[in-house]
Formats: sequence, structure tokens, C-alpha cells
Amino acid sequence: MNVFADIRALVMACLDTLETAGTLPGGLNRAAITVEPPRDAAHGDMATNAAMVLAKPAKMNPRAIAEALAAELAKDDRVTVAEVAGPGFLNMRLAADVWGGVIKAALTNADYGRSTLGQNKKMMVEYVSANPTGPLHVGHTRGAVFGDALASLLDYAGYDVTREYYINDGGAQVDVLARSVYLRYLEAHGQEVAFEDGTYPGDYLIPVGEALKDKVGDAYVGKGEQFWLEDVREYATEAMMSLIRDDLASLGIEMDNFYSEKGLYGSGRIEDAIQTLDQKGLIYRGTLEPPKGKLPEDWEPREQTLFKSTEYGDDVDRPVQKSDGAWTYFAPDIAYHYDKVERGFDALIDVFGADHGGYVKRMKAAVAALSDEKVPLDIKLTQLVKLYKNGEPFKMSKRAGTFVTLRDVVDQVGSDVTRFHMLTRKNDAPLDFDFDKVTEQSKDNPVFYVQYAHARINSVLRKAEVPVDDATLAGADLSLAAHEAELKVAKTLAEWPRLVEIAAKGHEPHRIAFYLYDLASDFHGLWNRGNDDTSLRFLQEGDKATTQAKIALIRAVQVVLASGLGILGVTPAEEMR
RNA sequence: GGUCCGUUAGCUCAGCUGGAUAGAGCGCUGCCCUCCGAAGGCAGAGGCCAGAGGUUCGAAUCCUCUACGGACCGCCA
Repeated sequence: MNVFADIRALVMACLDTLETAGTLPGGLNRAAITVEPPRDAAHGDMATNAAMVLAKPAKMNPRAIAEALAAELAKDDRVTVAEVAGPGFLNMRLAADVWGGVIKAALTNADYGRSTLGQNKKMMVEYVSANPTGPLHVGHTRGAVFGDALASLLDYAGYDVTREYYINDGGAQVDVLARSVYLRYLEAHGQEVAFEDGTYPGDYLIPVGEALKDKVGDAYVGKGEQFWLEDVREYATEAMMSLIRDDLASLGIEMDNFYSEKGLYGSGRIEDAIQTLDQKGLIYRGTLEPPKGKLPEDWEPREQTLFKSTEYGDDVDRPVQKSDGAWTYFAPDIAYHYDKVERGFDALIDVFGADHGGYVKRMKAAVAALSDEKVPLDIKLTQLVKLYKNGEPFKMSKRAGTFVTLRDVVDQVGSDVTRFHMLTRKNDAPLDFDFDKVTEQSKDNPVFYVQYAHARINSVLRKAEVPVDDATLAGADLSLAAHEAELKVAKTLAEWPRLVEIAAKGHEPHRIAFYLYDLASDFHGLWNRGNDDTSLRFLQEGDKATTQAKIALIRAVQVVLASGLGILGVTPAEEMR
């Protein structure tokens, strides 16, 4: 049940009728027609711009079209009033039982709002993909939460979603990791070691070094890298991935798949991908112009193998091979995305940190080239998280190893608060995260406000002296809960399915969080009006039928709150403590 | 020098891909709390949507330029 879709269909049907009757010319492009709730509720429940959009191509006066359409719309039982306003807007008021139908839909179908928009298309969301060189930090947390909520949202909107993590275990950084673990290993053997530049000094490697000692004894002590590097690298990477999996689990995130970069080397897949590009005439030997602005000290022109990404909108062509013939980081990335395309995904989404912004164009170019522009790739960048404590900026230094980890955050404020708060901002805007504010129990804190609404409804359900199972509530006479303030809540509920689709289309899970806040606000507002107007209280002593109708309304609110929180990965609170 | 993102109330931010008189919270001002849970409630003030052009019936939203802020910019990952 989606009121907006229903009314849109009605408008289209009425236009058909007008065309058949010859009132309107046929074959008009209707793509620009919208059927939306007007911003100002005083204008009605639903508005369409159809008359204005069609006026020009039909060579007719917009008001004339609007009036004809209004007459047609008014014939439908659901439309009580259809009137023309302003330059040609058509405003409609809908019958009260339309809103009652919304409440019943939510009560009889736990999946009210779930959409078939995605038509089961295969969609991959790649997120986190942090280097396996240490625990996840706050920056990763935002990407993790965003990617996970986006994946859930798309699933809810009817896509067949795969969540994947790309393990960058093929580059130089895992050698650095291995050397760092080796130092901890020596330390475990009682040696004094120094962590110089180019090593990871973090404490989290101490247990890894010790575990390595337990495993291989002193076999690697005093030996050159050629004896231990490969082995230690594998061991350390595995240990880091285990750490990362645990970090993700603490936020309730479970990947469907972990994809190893290293697995691409030696498999011929990189060569395949580059060859595919080559066959399209997109690979050549050449020398790049020096980068503008601050030039690296040791810059000199060198001939490399380049991908003609400029063919697909990039600013310069990008190297896939270094001057010594080794692959650049970009090459396995191309191969990885080629693999995604070959696995048959209909659309791809990558979630990157803002520092990878420079990567967007070339990656899109690669996917466009490899899929013959058939598989769209959307790249969502998550901006920085600024940490605060007691209102003061919270400094962290990666060099000193004092960065704030995902675990620090989750341990302190909990998974639910972390997730919800990080989704109360658009992904491409910076986010403030204040350890004190996010756990504050007040109206100022959206996390609390939404949770409180859910818990508060529970409280009413507990106190009710009438049956409150959904089946019974769905049979309530909802005309007993049709006060203007109650209808407002029902109207917000009616927007839920539409909002899900809007959020899914835009890949914008934050819209869910904002919607939930609005819904909670409507509910709390209704509650508060009960303070002055006792007829608006949910529990009407001695009047079972009315009580049931009102409870049906708020139970429907609870169902939608739970669905929305579910998408965000937040557990609905049963009670507040 | 270039690319990407941002700029909306004193502050923090929404704004449903072009709709009608621009929205919320905080803060501020004024009232209110015996009442299903007041970890509050109601009302009010507060805006040249960074600036200038353009596109059209109509622009915070789309295009161009400018200003400011952030991220990034060979063979690093």
C-alpha cells in the first residue's frame, strides 16, 4: 500500500480518460508530472503539477487542463476535494478512510514500506575495505555504518544486495605490517627494538608478535627478511582481518564476502582486465605531464603503461604499470571491479573515505569501459568525523598511535547510538561526534528521541486494558481516531513507502534517520496534546472501541519506527533506562 | 594550476532531484507543569538560501563565472 503511488496512478488514469474524450491531445510526455504532498498542508493532502507541465505541449491554458482533470479526479471515492490553485496546481483532499487504510496496512503487514523498486536486481555495496594493517578507527566507522545502512536500505527497496569488503593485502603496506609484527616478535623474545618511520608502532601488534612467537618459537630470530617476510605477512594480515571482523561485529556488521587483492596477483586476472581494456584501444605507452602546483622534489618524466581514462570523463590518463613494469595500485582495482562486472551485478556502489575523492573519476571510467557503460558505478564518499569530548575537540595522532578506534567509540556509547548518530548527516558533509551529546537523554538528541517514542508506545500498550495484538487492532473502527492531530500522524505514516524509495534511489540512508525523527516528533506531539485535551489520550477509559482505534494508530507508528531503525541497524528500545 | 565536495536563521543541520508564504533542533524572549511517563509543553522573534549572471510558467534546487572553507592531485597505498 502506497498512497502516493495509488494517487499518481489515478492521475494518470484520469489523463487517459481526458485523452480518450479528446479534451487533451494524445501522446504528451508525462515524465515531468509529479504527485506529491504539498509542502504546506493547508493546500491539501496531495498535489500535482500535471496541468502546468502539460500546458505548453498541449498548447492549452493550464487552468483549463487543471479544471478538467479536477472534475475527473473528483469522481473517485478517495478524492473528496480537487481544486485548482495558483498558476495551475491541482490540490486534492483525500477521504479519511484512505488514512485508515494506511494504518491497517502497517498493522497487517510487518513489511509495510518494503518496496519492489529494485526488482531484485543484483547490487553490490563495497564498503569499509580498510587496509588490513590495524584496527578500524573512527573514520572507518562512518563508512562502515553508512555502507551497511545503505545496503540494508537497498535490500528493503527490493534489490538483491551483496556486501563486500576488499582486502588490500597485496601492496607495500602489508610488508610494513609484517616488519612491524616482526619487531614485536623480537620484543617478545626479550630484544630491544626501535620503531622507525615506515613501521606501525601501535600496541595492538604486541599480542600478534607474542602469538607469532608461540607459533614459530625462535625460528625467525636473527634471520633475514627473505626467510620470514612472506610467512609473517600472511600471519599478520590474517590477524588483522580477524581484528577487523571483530570490530565490524561490534557494530552488528556482517559482510557477505571478503575479497582479497593478493588473490588477484598471479591469477592472470589483472592481465585479463588490462587486456580487455587494451582490446578496446584504451591502453598505451606514454608519459604523463607533471602534476601542477607543488611538484614533488624528485619528479622526472617516465614512460609508463597508461589507461585512457580521459575517454570516460577523467582529467588525465592514469598509469596501470609503474616505469619498472610492476602494477600500480590502480591495476588490481581495475581487475577487482572487472570481476564485479563479470559476477553479473547490475549496479555497483563503492563507499570510500573522502581522502579517496581523487579516485572517483578513474574508477568510474574503468567500470564504464569494462562494462561497455552497462553497469553503473556510484561512489559515495564519507566525509571526516570530528570528535568532541565535553564540547572540546578531541585530538588524535596517528603517529603517536593514539588514534581513536571504532572499538573506543562503540565501547563508550554503544552500537545503536554510534550508528544512528552517524546517519543523521549526509555522507558528504562533515560530521561532529560529541561523546557526551550523543548519549544525552533529552529531546536535543535524535537518537534518544526516536528510541523514546518506540519505548513510550510500548508503555501505552502495556497499560492498555484492551487486546493489543495487531490482528485485533487492524479491525478497529479508525473513524474514532480521526482528529486532525491523529490524521497528521497517519499522513506521515503514509509517506513511509515513498520515502524508502526516494532514499534508495538517491543512495541516501540519512533520509531514513530524518524521517524517523519526524515521525517520532509527530507522535510525541500527539502525546503532548493529550495533556490539555483528554480526548486525544490514547487510553480512553470505558471506551474500548475508541481506545483500540487510537492504539492501532500508535502501534502502526511503532511498526514503522521498528522497520526504519532496522534499516539503520539500530535496535528499537523496548523501554528507556 | 586542476579535480571533487561544501556554503541555507546567532549555532548545528534538513529541504523529497524544478513547485505555492524556506523547515527542524539548540540558543534567545514570553507564558505554562496536580493530567496515559513533564528525562518537559505552548507561543514568538530571527533569512537577500555566499555573490553575480543565465535557463522557464516557476530556481535554495539546473548551467556559467566569482568569493570563502575542506579533501585530493606522478611510478604512495
